[in-house]
Amino acid sequence: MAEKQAKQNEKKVTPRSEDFAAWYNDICIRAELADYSPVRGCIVFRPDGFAIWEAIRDELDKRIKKTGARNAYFPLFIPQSFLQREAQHVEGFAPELAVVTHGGGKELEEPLIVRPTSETIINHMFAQWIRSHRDLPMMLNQWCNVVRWEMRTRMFLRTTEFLWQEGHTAHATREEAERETLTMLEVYRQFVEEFLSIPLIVGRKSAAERFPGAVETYSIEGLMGDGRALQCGTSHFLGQNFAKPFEIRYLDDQNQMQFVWQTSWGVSTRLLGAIVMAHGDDQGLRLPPTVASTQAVVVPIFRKPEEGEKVLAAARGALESLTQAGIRARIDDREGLTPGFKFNDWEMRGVPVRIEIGPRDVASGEAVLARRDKSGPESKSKASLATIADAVGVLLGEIQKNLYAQAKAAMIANTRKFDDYAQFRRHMEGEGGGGFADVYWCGNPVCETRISEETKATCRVIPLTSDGAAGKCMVCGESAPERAYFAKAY
RNA sequence: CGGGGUGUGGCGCAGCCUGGUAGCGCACACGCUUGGGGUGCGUGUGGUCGCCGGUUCAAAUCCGGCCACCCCGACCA
Repeated sequence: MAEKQAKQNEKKVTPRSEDFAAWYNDICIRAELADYSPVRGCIVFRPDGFAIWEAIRDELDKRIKKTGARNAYFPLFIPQSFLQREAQHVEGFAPELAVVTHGGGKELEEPLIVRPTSETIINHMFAQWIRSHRDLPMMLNQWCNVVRWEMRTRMFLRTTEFLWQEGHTAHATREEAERETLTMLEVYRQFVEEFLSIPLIVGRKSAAERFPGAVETYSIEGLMGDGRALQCGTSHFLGQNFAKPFEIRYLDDQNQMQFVWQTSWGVSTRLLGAIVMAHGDDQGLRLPPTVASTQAVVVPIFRKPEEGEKVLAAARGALESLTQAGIRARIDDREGLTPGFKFNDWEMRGVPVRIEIGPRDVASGEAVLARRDKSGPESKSKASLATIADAVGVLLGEIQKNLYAQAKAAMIANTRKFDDYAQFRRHMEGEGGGGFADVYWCGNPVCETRISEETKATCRVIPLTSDGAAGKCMVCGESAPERAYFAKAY
């Protein structure tokens, strides 16, 4: 009995409620999204994982281009001296740089750093390309890898090397750059909420959480299944902090020399981690149909060879209909595996819809549809084989919305208002002390530090739209002009 | 860098205390069987026991040194 139990456990992942971190790792590995690599902190994106990134990239690339930015590519290596030009920027990145000291068997005259982000090299080029107000705005984006020598890494969430998209823009006026910063923030918000079905809170970062070198940092924050927050994307207003040291100047229409105003913004492969943690369950991954490389899988079920012929014919027919309708579908006709095994296998991989076709279905001209976003009897329904593609198409749309609704309900349930610091502290320390805390904060870093030191919760964002009413800081009691969201974060 | 832990077939582990030439489960290969929620049986492939040195007739096991990785903390998208 105990042996049988142990056997069962090997097939399942660590329950999410038991150990969230172990569950997360199990899912990433078992769903074959990624694997560990021989290099510490670096992961391999396996095809099922990379397909998600490709889907994100393809969609977001379109949305970015729609705003007027164009893609370019800048070098991986950056002269070390470039980083040193902007004081905050150096300070922020110095500890996590990978430095190349040798090339071609010789020591380099000046070490090269592997880009942790490309502000410096891009601005170096901007300085050469921008002469006149007619060259502005200049809006570039690049899809690339970056390296940050993090002390502690976690699959997708924090890896030594990661893939991302970084946009860099230069504008004639402060107002225009500030507008651009918020425009991109909104592009990200819509993209993550609609395409990845992850609900967000949006806002401005506190000074302590700001990007090194930025005047303001804005971010979109999601809430994961364990109640911890995850920064899913950032947009920075850089002011003239890079324009001045890199001398990015232009002549305005009054023939006056002016420094440009800039922004930068990015999302990374961390979003894969967000998808896993926002939607996954004890059965495995649950993918929003938009990013699922397989949206529907057909599982034929039969016993005798003569049944097999009919069932397989019907299954292939269904596959054909689905494919013709533009649904990314496949058939699981592997031999020697039981249907039950296949059900679990595809659930682990997060495929949104499973279509079961057996002898009974063929006889009645139907198929059983199982939707991954629900469990138990309500996950299953029947559809006519004649109109299977329509039914699946509708179902995929519902799943996309329902995953968002489920995550949104979880976020609302885990967002609480606190007026009293002692109460806030008790909540954060307590069992399941997660979620967003919506509080008044005076903006003083002293109070912020105290909160993070005593509760491990950090300021996630100060919402863009406040309810207008000022209050008293939860910690010091001084007047607080706006509310802020605090949470334990990744 | 501080604290804790682990290194034995691809993965998860036992064996170590009390030295005697390596075992179990999973996975993998083949055959039969099974198939509407992780089928069952049989046969088989696969290991310089993290590395270096010492003790001994004999070391996965005892001793010394080193290395790597994981978890918790400080840093961060």
